[in-house]
Amino acid sequence: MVKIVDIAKKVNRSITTVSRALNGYDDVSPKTRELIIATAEEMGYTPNFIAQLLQKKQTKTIALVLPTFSPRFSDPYFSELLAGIGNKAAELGYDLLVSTRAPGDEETAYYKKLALGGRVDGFIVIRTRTNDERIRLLLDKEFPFVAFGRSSFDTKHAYVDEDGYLGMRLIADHLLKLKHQRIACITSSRNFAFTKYRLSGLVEGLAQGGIEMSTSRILEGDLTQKSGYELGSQLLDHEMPPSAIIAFNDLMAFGVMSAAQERGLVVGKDVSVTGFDGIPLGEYSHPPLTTVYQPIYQIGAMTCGMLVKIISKCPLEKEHILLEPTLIVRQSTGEASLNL
Amino acid sequence: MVKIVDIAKKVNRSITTVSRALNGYDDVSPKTRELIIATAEEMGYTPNFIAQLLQKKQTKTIALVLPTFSPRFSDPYFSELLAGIGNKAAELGYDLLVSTRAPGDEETAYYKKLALGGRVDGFIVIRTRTNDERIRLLLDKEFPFVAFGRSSFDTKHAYVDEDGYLGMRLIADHLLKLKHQRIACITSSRNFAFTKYRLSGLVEGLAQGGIEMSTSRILEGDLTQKSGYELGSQLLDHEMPPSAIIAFNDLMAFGVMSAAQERGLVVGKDVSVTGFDGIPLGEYSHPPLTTVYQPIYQIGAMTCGMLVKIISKCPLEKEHILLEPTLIVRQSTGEASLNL
DNA sequence: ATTGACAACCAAAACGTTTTGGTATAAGAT
DNA sequence: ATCTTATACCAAAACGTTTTGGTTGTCAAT
Repeated sequence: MVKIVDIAKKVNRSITTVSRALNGYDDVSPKTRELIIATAEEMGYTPNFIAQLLQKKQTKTIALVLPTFSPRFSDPYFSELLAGIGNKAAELGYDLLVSTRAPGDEETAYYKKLALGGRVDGFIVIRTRTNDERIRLLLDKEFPFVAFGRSSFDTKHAYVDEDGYLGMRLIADHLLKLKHQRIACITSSRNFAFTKYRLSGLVEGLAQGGIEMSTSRILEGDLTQKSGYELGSQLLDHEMPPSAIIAFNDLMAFGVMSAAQERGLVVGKDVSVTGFDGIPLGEYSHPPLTTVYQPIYQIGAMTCGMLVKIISKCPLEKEHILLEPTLIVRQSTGEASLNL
Repeated sequence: MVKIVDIAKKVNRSITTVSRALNGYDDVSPKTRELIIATAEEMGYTPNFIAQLLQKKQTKTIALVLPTFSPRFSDPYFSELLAGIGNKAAELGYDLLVSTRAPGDEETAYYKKLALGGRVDGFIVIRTRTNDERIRLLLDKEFPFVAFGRSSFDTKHAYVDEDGYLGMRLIADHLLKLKHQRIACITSSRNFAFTKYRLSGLVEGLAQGGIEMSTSRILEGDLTQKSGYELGSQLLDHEMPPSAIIAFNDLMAFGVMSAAQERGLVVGKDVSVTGFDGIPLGEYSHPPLTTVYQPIYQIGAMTCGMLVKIISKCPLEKEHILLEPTLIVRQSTGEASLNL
């Protein structure tokens, strides 16, 4: 591997001059600069990244640790988010370090290792928990990060979040307008901060229409299609099955649709199903899915952009961003059927 | 940030001794070691990763550059693969650097920067192209990598690949057994090496049953659900629509199913649809999807494991791994209907 | 002739770690 | 008393870059 000193020898200049020529300082004569640049090119010089980092004390790298409960995860939501973060990072000259850790001690240890070891310049924390140890740690060490999601410390840190409360109110209004009475839902784990917002939006929204969901109609899923299928089956096999099932994400909604269709029900007629997130798959599912759209790709990009500003100590226009979601009505919802 | 020299001062030992104590060398007395470890703990010492790297000349990092044609991608296939690679990497003490680059000059430049800049120890190259510049570059620089997929240079590098030829033969046999005659397919781009294998398996498999696909029944998609929907619509609106449509991945198959169902066709009865890859979504789709299963998660893990062996100069048991896929028959395929 | 300003260059330090090639001391063998 | 061996320790070099704080030489202004 060719290094600066090799170039320096070849052009008979000092290491300093070569470095400064390559980095565009103006205390190098044009001739020398040209010569150095040409020689570097010719010798196939690429700066040693690690050595640069050690000197500059920054890594130009952002960490994203996916909190996965099962090692396998196959959620389009993540690839969409990852693409948003990754592309923005690339655009800003940052690299992205991606890893997975199940919530727990190992996760915290990993955050510590990356942060204190100077491995990365900042974190993007996703799937925030109400009392989030990752956030506590990062706040404590005063390490740059942006959260996608709120937390109990959220006055103290930058975040981007969807307005899940509003999103679910939109769903509730929509179903009320369609005259649904027996409504069930499949929630996500209470560990996730967003569950709280979505659930309260849903409950309050339905209450506006005079509808109260019995706890037997509130089941907790794990955001996978499989869990939507299983819990959906359970709800539909009830003696008084719901006329509408609200899933807390799209993947579970697909599972519910599948369960309904297996029972010969026409989704959107016999039973209405709603999702949440608005992943592209829902556009061409059968029937296309009524859902609450969040611009996941943009959220990723935005979060990353904010983080880079924080890292480079640029002031943020806005520390806390709460995005208004929009309801996308497709064919998976329809008027409450009377025969059920 | 506390560093070795701080500990050294506190315990009145040299930097060398502290370093060696922490790294488990045996030329440190037990008492001193204990003292040093305790002090390090107490002072909250975390080794500076960058400085370690510079010294050790390795990064313990693997690069994965996703070749995305559109910036957004929402494919469960990728998250599954990423999980496999990421978890294996974590297990082996490696970090994963993930980025996206559209195939082209920027992509090659990025590979060069990472490799020659000593940024990573090796690459996982996915979605191989027949004449793959990335592979050519890495071979040329003798930089460690493992490909997921074959290439025209594949005798010279380690790879893991599915046997796409066999996979498609399984599909062909299955459809022939169901007496399908009018068969269409939606392929992936010819740029991808795997397209070639899948296509020839399909064509030869059908030929065995005396069936030749007319070129008008071979359409090229882009692996998205949308493209499956659009091309599927096109095929189904033909005056002599096919009784079976073979999609080159699951996502496109979902799109095709959606298009069929929109036309009032019952998938698995009026028209058969097959996918390829076996992503979890297909298990709970409606109807569940007949597909060729590839253990994507395991492939990711395996690829990563091989790469780490190459990096650490361990001999590989096997340089070239070709995985036998299995056919998963579900309800999206059935006997050819006679009325069409 | 001296001064000041400027252009072009560079030696050495710094970043924080690991590794190399030692030294000093004490205990045991001769 | 001398030699060997083992134990416990350490100074300095190394990794490859950037930055600091200069120096030298030239030219124009005084």
